[in-house]
Amino acid sequence: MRYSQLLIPTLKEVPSEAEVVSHVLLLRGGFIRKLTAGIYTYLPLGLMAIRKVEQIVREEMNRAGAQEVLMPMVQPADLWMETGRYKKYGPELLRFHDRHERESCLGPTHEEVITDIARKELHSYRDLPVNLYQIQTKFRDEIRPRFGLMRGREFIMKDAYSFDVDDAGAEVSYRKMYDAYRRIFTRCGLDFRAVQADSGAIGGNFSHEFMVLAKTGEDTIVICDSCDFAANKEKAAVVLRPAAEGEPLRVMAKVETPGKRKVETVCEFLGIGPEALVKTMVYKADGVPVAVLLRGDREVEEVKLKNLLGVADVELAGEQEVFDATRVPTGYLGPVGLSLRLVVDQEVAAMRNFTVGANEKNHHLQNVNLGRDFQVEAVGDLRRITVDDPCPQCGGRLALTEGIEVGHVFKLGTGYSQSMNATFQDSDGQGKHFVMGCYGIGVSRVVAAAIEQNHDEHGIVFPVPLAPFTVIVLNLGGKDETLCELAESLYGKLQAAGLEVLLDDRDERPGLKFKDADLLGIPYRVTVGNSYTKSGKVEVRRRRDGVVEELTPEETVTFLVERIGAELKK
RNA sequence: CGGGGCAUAGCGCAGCCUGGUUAGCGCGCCUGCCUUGGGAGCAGGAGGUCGCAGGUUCGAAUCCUGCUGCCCCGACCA
Repeated sequence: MRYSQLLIPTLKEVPSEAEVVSHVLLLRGGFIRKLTAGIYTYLPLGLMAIRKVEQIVREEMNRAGAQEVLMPMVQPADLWMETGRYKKYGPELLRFHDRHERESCLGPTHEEVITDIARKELHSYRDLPVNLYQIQTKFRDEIRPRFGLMRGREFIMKDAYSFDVDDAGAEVSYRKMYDAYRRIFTRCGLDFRAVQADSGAIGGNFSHEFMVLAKTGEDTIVICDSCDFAANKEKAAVVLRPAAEGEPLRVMAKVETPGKRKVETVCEFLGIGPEALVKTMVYKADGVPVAVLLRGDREVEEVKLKNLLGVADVELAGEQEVFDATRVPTGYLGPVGLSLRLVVDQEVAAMRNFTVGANEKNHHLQNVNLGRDFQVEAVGDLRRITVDDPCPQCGGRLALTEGIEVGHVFKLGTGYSQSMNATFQDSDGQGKHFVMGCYGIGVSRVVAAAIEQNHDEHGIVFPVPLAPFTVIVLNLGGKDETLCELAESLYGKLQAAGLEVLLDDRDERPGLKFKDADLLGIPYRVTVGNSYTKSGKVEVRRRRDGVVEELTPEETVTFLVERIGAELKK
């Protein structure tokens, strides 16, 4: 295509609204424009990049045996009431009424709709397994949309849903998707990790997130440097190290700690380390207060707490809520004599003679011991993993790193098929619930993630498979007819050779064309200028590393076809 | 939802504290000349409900009140 005929409104200056590099470069390169918070228009170049990702996703999904469909974005509330999610989903679900006052919502995800299709259209075990997917705009009214395409309210997602006769089948479907995802992100040219993720109530090891490694990632992942263990931080199991044996149980004693409420100040006042203190935190588990015990220097991993308690949501209680539930001011809470549900981290269960709040203002208890001085409802792994913990798989050293979640595969089980009564007739004549899986890819986020991972001070450095164009031909000929004709013929020949070429035919000075070409991140640049007049060769430059080849026009075509072909095959 | 910040030309900003003619600057845009290998130069020009609504005042971009929008941080440690 011709630059002069494309809308590519590049910006010289950094728009004030943008913070992260992908957002800045997408705006500066004229790929996107914001309409309102978290909602963007994809301009021609932005859409081309999106389409590249979509095409790779489509090819790999089809190859894995999935079938493409397209479901409605507007969905009736009734369906969501069947699964109970109309209430549970919260304010992220955008609800509205149509002219007939029917309650509706914009689809943030499509389990309900697809399960409805399944129960209506899939009747026999002979119809299974089935995997249906779509690439579609989703709407989620995020608490805080940010970072451009990274966390938008409206975004493009590929979502797939598998239906199987039983768990074994579902696990095969899951594995197929897992493998397809690996191929997709590899083909996109991304540096990514598949990490274990929280699988909530379903349990088992059937939830993986695909994380693009980048500092701006909103997730933290844990990677082992000596085995293949990789997990989302919220999922990573903490290995309980054996407690030091032998310390005799001492007599519990109340001490005065006037005005000392924080772990730090209590420890300082008592002359102990935070690892000798146990803090008591009150959470609201689906609204019900629950006390959680944790070593003084540890942090709660809320996802683990949620799973241990078997609730949908946990939230730290406020000071007033804590007082209402316990009649104790925050800072002096403790497990002894507390009348709340009580769960403890496994580490605490192994401790002896620790210090806790006395449930009385300005007092703490020392030499407290679980079992002797108080009882608990449950013990489990509740704390956030740290780099000092060993790898749960091999005991090796762990590293924490940031990642951008671009994909998630998840075994759903029969939760949706049961609540929506979606069954098929099995070979034994019995009606059974579908065993489901769901698989998502943030298509628009992939573009942002790719840029987070591939850029330099001049602009984007697109991986070849995602680049809107793989070659840009700069016509620096000005009024020189020979050069203009050469640029035109090269443009034609490269296109005829099957490459996606952008011809910068604008009546602009060379400097500006170079700057724009760099900013747009097109992998290969061909410069037709006065060096050709001198030597009969044009300059072919690779965006990624600036490596330059001086080639004749004929050589240029074969060189680029070969290079780009090789990079697409990877 | 809590905290902080911002809102003046397409973009980036100044002016506001200390109210006073016609609201500025850079980039971009238009016209012409000139130039053509890293965001050129010269000349001329267009473009503004100063976010919205009230209020104070002889007079408001500027002071006050309310609202809206956007951005950032947080919504996990008692």
